[in-house]
Amino acid sequence: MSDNEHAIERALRRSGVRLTRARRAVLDALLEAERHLTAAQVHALGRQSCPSLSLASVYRTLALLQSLGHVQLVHSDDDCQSYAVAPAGHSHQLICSACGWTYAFSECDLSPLVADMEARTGFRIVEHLLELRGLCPKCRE
Amino acid sequence: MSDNEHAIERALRRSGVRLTRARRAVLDALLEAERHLTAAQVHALGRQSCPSLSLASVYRTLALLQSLGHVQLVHSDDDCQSYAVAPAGHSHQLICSACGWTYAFSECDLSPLVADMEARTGFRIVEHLLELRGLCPKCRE
DNA sequence: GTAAGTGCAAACCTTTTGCAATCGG
DNA sequence: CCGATTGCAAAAGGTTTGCACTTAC
Repeated sequence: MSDNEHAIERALRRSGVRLTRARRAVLDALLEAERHLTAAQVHALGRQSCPSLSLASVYRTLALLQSLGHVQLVHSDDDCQSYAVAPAGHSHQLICSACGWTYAFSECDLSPLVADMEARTGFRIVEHLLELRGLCPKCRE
Repeated sequence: MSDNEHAIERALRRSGVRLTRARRAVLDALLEAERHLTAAQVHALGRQSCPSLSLASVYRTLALLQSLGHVQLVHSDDDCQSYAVAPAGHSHQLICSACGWTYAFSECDLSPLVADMEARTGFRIVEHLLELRGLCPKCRE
């Protein structure tokens, strides 16, 4: 994890983003939790390493990380208020419905499906959103 | 479209749901728009056929239709506040990024992808969320 | 006729914003 | 040191809820 952390921090530096205590706290919360978290949960966890952390900074940092592609929204049928770490570039999430564990992946060959839908609808498909849900190894027991 | 409308209305009756003026207005707005709509947009459109329609009823009806599987949330990177009609059972949306036109489909063979992810992560994958975005025939011009 | 559903207004929650104080490079 | 960032508190959305009235069946 700490490799991952450094990778993102390095990327942030490269983007000319200041690494403040608040931003590190938000990033660490997401990296250490290894699951999707709401802003409130990030706030609670982040305060452990940065007691003065405000909810406003959590939102500002989440928006920043999302705009730089380091964090993604996690969707569900009702609520879409959770965030999870994402690798650089196109990626998707594999989520444990039981414990929330969230794993990002990039491999997703939808070409046959996309080609079929394009042929049948006349659409030009440009992007896709994909999320897989199930039970992680621990929760299967 | 009016076939579709009847199908959903019949399904509602079968579920023992009362077909009120407000509910019909919400359903018609979504069916006629053929695109994803926010609650506020449904409200505005719905008032054309039911002037007294309140936003509260729009929310209540959307929740009802969603719980019965006739309506789905449409997700995007930032906002997830739009709704669209969905066919009975498992389905996904194909969305035009330009005009919002939304088309629901059910065919999605992700078995190879799912099998691969299960093998590599130990997860037992139970469900998935998929959305395709691009340009519809009209907007491609 | 009666229970389910509606409209209204108030309550709620989450997210955003203005601003003076603080901090990172 | 200087501008970017923060915390706070207030504002702004969007959504939900309590309640008396209305409506579908």
